[in-house]
Amino acid sequence: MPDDIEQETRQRPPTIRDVAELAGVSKSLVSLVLRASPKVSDKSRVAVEEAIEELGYRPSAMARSLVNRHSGVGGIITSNAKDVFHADVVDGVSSYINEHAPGLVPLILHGNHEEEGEKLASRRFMEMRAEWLMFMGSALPDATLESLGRETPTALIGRWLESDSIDIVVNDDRAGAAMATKHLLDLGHRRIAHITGGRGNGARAREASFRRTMQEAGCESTVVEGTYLQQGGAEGARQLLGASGPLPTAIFAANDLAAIGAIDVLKRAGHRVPDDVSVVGYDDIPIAALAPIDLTTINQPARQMGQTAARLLCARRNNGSLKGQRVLLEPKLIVRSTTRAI
Amino acid sequence: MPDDIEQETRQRPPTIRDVAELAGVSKSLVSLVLRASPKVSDKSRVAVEEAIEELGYRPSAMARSLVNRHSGVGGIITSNAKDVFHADVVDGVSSYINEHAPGLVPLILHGNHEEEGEKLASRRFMEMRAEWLMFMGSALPDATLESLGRETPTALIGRWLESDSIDIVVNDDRAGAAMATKHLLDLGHRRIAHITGGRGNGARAREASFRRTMQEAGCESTVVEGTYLQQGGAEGARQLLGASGPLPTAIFAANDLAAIGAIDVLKRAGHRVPDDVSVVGYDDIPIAALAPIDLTTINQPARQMGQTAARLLCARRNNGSLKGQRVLLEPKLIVRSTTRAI
DNA sequence: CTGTTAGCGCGTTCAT
DNA sequence: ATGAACGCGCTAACAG
Repeated sequence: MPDDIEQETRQRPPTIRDVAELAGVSKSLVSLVLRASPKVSDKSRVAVEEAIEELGYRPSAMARSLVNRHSGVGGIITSNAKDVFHADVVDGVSSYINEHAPGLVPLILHGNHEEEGEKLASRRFMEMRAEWLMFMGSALPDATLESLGRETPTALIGRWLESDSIDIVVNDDRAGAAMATKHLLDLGHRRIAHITGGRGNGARAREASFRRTMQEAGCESTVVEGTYLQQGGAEGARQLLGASGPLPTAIFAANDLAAIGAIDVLKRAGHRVPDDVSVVGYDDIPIAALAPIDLTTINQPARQMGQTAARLLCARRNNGSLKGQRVLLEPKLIVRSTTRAI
Repeated sequence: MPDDIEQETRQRPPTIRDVAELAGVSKSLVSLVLRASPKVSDKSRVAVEEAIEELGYRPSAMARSLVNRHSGVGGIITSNAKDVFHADVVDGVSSYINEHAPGLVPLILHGNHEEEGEKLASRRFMEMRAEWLMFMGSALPDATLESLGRETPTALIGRWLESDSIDIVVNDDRAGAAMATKHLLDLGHRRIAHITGGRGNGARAREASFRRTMQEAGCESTVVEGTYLQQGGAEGARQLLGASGPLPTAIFAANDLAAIGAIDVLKRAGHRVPDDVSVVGYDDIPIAALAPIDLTTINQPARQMGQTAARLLCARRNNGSLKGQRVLLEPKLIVRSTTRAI
């Protein structure tokens, strides 16, 4: 029965011994061929290569790592798989690794936006003996991240943390939020509201910087709670619409998604943007540049952040240093058409 | 020097022997405790647990897999990390696995949109002895995917392939494209253009179905090349604007991103959507529903596709079957405000 | 210079 | 509750 035969084709994968036997040599010799050793005769090499081809042999990464004493994998943990920003950061990580540590495998595990998910992911990576951990944002408590940092080189992207056991790569949220706020102030706005990013990474820093900048300008701050999601921005806008007193003339939303959600609600309520209300976002995600949105925002250098984190981690892996570094990258104001002078 | 001491805290990770020694028992006993065996005295159990805690011991997944003869990992390969649709599919995969195969680790590797990257990713997963491979779209040639399917259970999502060695989960691109085209025809449009998705997965099927539906309605098809990206849609729209003869009254873009790019170009050129031109997309990505976009489109059940693929793969893993199945999921027309009757 | 033997790394399992 | 053997590929030492 052909079915049975086929079944057998997917038996246990062939081992180095099978190859050695078929090629009529010892397994040591096969190993030498695999690692392209120059001290193998052409005849043996060909015999081994043919055997490998015929059996469809693949070396076992597990067995190899066990003896090499290094896994050759790095662990990337995302707190929010759907965040386009994270995808860009990962891109930066890959590009750096491809160029500077091509043997390393940058594996990704999703934390599914929950503390429990990230904890599980980090445990799995530690059990795989990942050579480093990289968190794309994180819902984990500071202490957990720190203790991970004491076990293995760890980097945290997009969230600030007072610790010298891990590498931190963030954009300067304070500077960015100040830029956004000053932009609105410069345009003549005085009644400016901020929709926060809730417990999102960097959200509190953005809020604090907004308050401070407003205070320095002698303006009162209106702040409503939101999240880093569209719904959060929409909810924040609804709070502003529902409040007594006049609507603010400008809104600084904690990120682009929230800004888009807020604009949506404002428009549905009959307010024009930017004619009635100016709106600034944060992140400069790809869709922010699209004509129907064309959002004024703060650009975070996502790819560069990924490359930087990868560089720090690779450096620590090479020199065995435990000290984490903190890198603050400068965001940029991108003026588009959702803000105007009054 | 405190630095030296700290350095040493990150020495080689402790092994099961270290634990056994510290607890004053054999490593076999430690193994039993780890796997919660009932036949361990409380005294020993506590001693072992304390030793584990003190040393910060983590079992080695590699060593365990080597003897268990299964890796406990599944390999997910994405062709395009930035595709939000893929993120939803992965979400579906995770949710299925969490519920039905909680021991399995769904690792992700990005193919970086290139054949070479996917090939490398699949090789790495095979060397890790991943128990299955799941491709989120793919730039790999049919033959390569098929031969992978003969090595290990493999699923392909979002791309059709004539092969019974792998599982295929796609939305019905033909049905979806026909829905989109018929929607425009029903609205009274006759001069309808299609912007293709280039070599993107399913793009040719959408194009073919568009042509056929138009033909059946006795209309001539206008087709311009694009891609699945905003730039591709923009480029397609520019081709339409630059062509001699009247502009079509409706455009069916190969996916939402392309539709958004096309709308962008149309608006910048002074055309209103949907007043002058109706536009339909495909995919129903999250931003399509936002007020400033509010795109009429075809919904692909992304999460469901992920769950289905995970289910097929887990089933094959359990019963050892080699036969791949093909599942065609039904897309839905979502009417929003970028289309109107003429 | 080419190829082999023996033993290692880490956790599991089985007979004792 | 334990020692020995095992799984798979690598490597040091050794032999032809």
